[in-house]
Amino acid sequence: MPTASVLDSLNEEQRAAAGHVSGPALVLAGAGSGKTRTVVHRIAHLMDAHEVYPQQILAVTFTNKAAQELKERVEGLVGPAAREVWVSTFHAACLRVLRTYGSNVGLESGFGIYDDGDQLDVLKEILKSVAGLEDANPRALRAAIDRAKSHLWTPEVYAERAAERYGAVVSGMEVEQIVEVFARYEQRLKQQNAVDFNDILGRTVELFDHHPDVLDRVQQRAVFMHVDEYQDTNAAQYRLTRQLSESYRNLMVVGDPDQGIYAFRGADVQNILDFQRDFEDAQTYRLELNYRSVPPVLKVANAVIAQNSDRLDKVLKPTKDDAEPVRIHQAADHRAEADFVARMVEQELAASGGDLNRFAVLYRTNSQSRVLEESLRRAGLETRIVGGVGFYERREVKDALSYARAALNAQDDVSWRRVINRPKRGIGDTSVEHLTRFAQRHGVPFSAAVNRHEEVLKGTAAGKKVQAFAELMQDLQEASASLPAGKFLAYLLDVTGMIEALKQEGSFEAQGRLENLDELRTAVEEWESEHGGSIAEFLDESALMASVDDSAVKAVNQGEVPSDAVTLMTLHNAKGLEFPVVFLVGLEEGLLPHRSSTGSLREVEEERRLLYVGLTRAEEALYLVHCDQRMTFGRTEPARVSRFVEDVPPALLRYVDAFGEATGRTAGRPKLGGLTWRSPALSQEPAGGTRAPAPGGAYKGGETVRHPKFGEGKVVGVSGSGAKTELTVVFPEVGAKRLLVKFAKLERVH
DNA sequence: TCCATAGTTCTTTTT
DNA sequence: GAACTATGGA
Repeated sequence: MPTASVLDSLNEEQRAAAGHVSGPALVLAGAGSGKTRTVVHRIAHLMDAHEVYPQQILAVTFTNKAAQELKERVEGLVGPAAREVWVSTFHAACLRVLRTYGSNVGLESGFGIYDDGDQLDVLKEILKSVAGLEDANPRALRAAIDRAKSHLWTPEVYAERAAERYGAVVSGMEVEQIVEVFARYEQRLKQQNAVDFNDILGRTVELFDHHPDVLDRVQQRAVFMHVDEYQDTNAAQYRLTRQLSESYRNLMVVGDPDQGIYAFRGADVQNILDFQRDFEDAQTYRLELNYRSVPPVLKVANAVIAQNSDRLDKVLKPTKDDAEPVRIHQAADHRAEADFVARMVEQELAASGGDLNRFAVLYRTNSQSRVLEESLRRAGLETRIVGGVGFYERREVKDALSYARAALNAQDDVSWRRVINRPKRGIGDTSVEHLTRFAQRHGVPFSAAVNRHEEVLKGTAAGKKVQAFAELMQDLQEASASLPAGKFLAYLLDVTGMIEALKQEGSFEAQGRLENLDELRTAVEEWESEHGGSIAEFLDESALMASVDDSAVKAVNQGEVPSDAVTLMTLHNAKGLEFPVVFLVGLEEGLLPHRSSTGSLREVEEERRLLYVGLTRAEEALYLVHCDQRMTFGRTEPARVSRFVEDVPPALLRYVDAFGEATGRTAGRPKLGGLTWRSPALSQEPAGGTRAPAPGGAYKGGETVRHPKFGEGKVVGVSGSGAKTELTVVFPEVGAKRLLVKFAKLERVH
């Protein structure tokens, strides 16, 4: 007797997976195959047809954004009951467990979370006192320690494993020394009642290992468990998954081995490949029908990923109608590349309308975003940058939150030392050094040394100032306990003198910082009115949030980031998202694959998967761009098209010129010269002076020209030659424009 | 103690 | 090119 089911709207593949009820299941879901849709419907189906309580369902994702989306979609299907489903990232879920049960593993209430910057501070402090490592690179150490901890290795285990895996020297440092620093680092964090990101997972594993009663309680919330992006789980996440699912075994993992892009932080694609070994009775479901991208895009994506040797055979099958081929453009340099993107956005907009939210520009490294942003803005196109230097990493914001952390945790040396002289209050490095040494000698926190400044500084001039600081902190400690989050932050900004100091400074930059603090205050207030909660809870949430458009930060950006904008982000950030029109830029050797990831086949294949992720974001149109030369570290160097592009059958790509017109050239080894145009900034100094002489009648800087649309303007730069001569012209109305003489119908004005 | 300046290092990617 | 660090003078 068939009745209407929530599964009716799914295709056959999806329905099979979503209809899975008990026991372990592996869902191999290709890009754009409706993975989230399947999970959402599965949850709804459990509640609907099998009377599973929402409180028994756990779904773990990798990003806050993915969690948010999943939550909303489940609610859309089953209504308010969905709010009882536990949807969370691994980190947020574990943090919640630790806040409740952390005392079982030596975490005192109010423990702090150290981000990358805090980690570096701790390491720098340690390096001062370890002989032979005075000038070791703290970043390299952090990388080594992070890697170890993502495998759940203690310093002792690391000593063994590192020796056998990498030999006696890692990144130019003796393994023995790394182990020494690692051990001290762990000790410091413990003393400071703080955890780093890896600890959030690692301590939870430890807690579950040693406290079966706690594990049992949490398992009750995970009777039906889902893990998204399972191919990106590291050892800690793998262990957590096993622990939480071991009693009920209703575990559904979803993922795509071809989209594993986090090996660098310990993720192991083997986890998903081994799922059937781990759970012999696992059902496997495959989703291969792609609903996202037009066939030309899928053909390129399939061709790229097929080059990987270490993978399951899988092809994305199109469901959409055929469309324009994937376009590829060779630009002279990063500025020309950015201008090309801006121009294509304008053209697409003119041709088919729609808004800027349809467009995304994806790149390998954050540093590529600057030029792209400039060009788009110059063309009058709004941009939205996802990720990058986060709001919470800006100095003034970090200072303000450090005050809050210091007030909440007297053992947090990193925060105390950070704020003691912010704003400048006459407590210099020497005094801080004295206080630090006193604290070390007596085995007490830095804050204790501050409170006992009379013993340390013996009534010197600095002593008076430290006295005032001690009183300030005392005051803040009390305020943090009595004031709600928003009021506390406002109070803090006031009494610490942060606002006052910036007002005094009066510079343009200080103005910006003031605005940021104001935004922070708004964010805290809005967060408080939405979720309620203390400043401590706000700190937790903001600590786990890197990306600019996650919930608590959204408020911050509402005034600033337009709702209609081109999205700019790294390829890593793009995973799970989709856009009608996608630009992949910087497809060059050294960038993709990145120069630091070409050492082994494993690394190169991960880079290829990264490209695959980027390609499969596009719904309707896809542009690939690479440059002849690229600036790195402020130096311009020749660049070659990525090997990944050369592997694509030329017939699948259509080369276009700077204006999007087909060049007739097919992909493959480009002829040098004549095909690209040059940006003025670089052509001022042609390499080797080989530039062809300008033909007679060429434009010169300083001349006035008339453009049919922009009116009269002044030539400020000339570059390229022959048919590719390009001018930079400043127009009074629209500002600087770059124009190809061949296309722009210019007239000389005398 | 603070500030200006010159030098240096740096870029993968993120919860 | 930018952000961070060391340095020397006020």
